Amino acid sequence: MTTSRSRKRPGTALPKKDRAERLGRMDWIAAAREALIKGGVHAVKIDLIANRLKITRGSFYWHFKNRAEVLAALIELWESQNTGPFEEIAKRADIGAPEKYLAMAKLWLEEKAFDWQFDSAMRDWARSSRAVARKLAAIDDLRMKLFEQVFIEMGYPPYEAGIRARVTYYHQVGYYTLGIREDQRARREMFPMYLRILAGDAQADQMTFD
Amino acid sequence: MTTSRSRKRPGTALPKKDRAERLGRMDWIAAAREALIKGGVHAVKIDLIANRLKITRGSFYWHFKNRAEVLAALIELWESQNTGPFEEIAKRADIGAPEKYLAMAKLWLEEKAFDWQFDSAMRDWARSSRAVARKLAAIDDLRMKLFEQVFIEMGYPPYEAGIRARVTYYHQVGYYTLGIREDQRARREMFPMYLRILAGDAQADQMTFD
DNA sequence: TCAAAACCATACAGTGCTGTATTGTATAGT
DNA sequence: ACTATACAATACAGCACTGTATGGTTTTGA
Repeated sequence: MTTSRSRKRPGTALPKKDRAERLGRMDWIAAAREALIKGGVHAVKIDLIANRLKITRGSFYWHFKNRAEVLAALIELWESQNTGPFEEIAKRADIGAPEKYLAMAKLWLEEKAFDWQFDSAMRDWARSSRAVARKLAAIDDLRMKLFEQVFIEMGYPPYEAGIRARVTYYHQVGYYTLGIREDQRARREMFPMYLRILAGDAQADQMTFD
Repeated sequence: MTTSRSRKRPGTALPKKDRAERLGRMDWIAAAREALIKGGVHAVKIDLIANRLKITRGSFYWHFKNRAEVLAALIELWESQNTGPFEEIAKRADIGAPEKYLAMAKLWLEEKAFDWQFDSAMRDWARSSRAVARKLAAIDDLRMKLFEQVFIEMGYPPYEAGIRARVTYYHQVGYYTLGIREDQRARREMFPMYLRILAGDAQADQMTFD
């Protein structure tokens, strides 16, 4: 070993990656989201994500200052995605309360506008981060208030409305937490019965299914 | 620095720890449980726990082969603690179905025999461990079947009984997941209303509170 | 009382992950 | 063609944590 000078120096390597394959900040955020959903915050490790993206950490530190920055980006992403749909339904003036409830419940049933896995991952995260916990609590509170309002519009006395809102919301969060993945057909079949129990028979009768 | 020979050798230190302060395997498991509850599996780090116990990792590796062994012990502990209470109530022959339901709901309300924080921590863990997820799913299933049976005993048709059991269970899991800590007084006040919604008015009327 | 068993402290080797520094390559705009 | 910009690769320093080796201390009990 003649004082081996042949050590590779930084940058001396692989040309590679023509335009199309290069990544943007969003690719990293998306991959981080995957990781978060799959294994919790602690699984959001930049070198593992880099491996997954088949790229090195050099790229990451170009797009982000540090790990904390992606995590912040994830929170932002979640807030902007999973808050709106409920509010929009609650605001509608063209339909009655039972229909609103139905529409909100369908957000869950259909899982299109609402990404429950992301939601669950945030809940997970909240267990170890005060900041996230606070944001989450605020949003849960908001969503429950929306349901409460709908129950009030249905004619339930305020106290009962509050509790029905809780039952509805807790129930759905629990469902996601358990991570039950039953087939869509079975779920749709059970759906009306859930509505009868959660919203009451009289109200459920006024909901029109498609 | 005269070739400083004064390097401490292993074992050359602190007498300390008279009987009472020495720890057993159980102390480690208990501390690990705390850590698990507070920050998830990834927070179960033996040197942090050691610091907390004001002892060194030497002790740990005396009691356990490695980290995996405490984790296994935690699973075992949880299984032996949080499974039984529900089954015992369900088996009772001296009370009717509504009373059984009440008793089971009270397990949750009073949080004595049932340690929900431990339960939630396991759910958390399950997200990153297939093995834990399986055990958890099995236990959730079991508990829901117990509720289903109670609803059947109440006279509900099997299909509705199944769904009511789900609503009850999901609801409670959701409640814990949200980590809501309202004062006991408010909870007790709302309790009857919850029962009316979850078990139905007719059944709730047959429950006697103390 | 003295030897074995139980328990604890320290050092050390090793690994996984973060963050920084530095240099290379591809593309757009001039 | 030249340069700025955007991106990527490599190396390196450093910390947090695991696991092992080893030698010490305390307790038990024959």
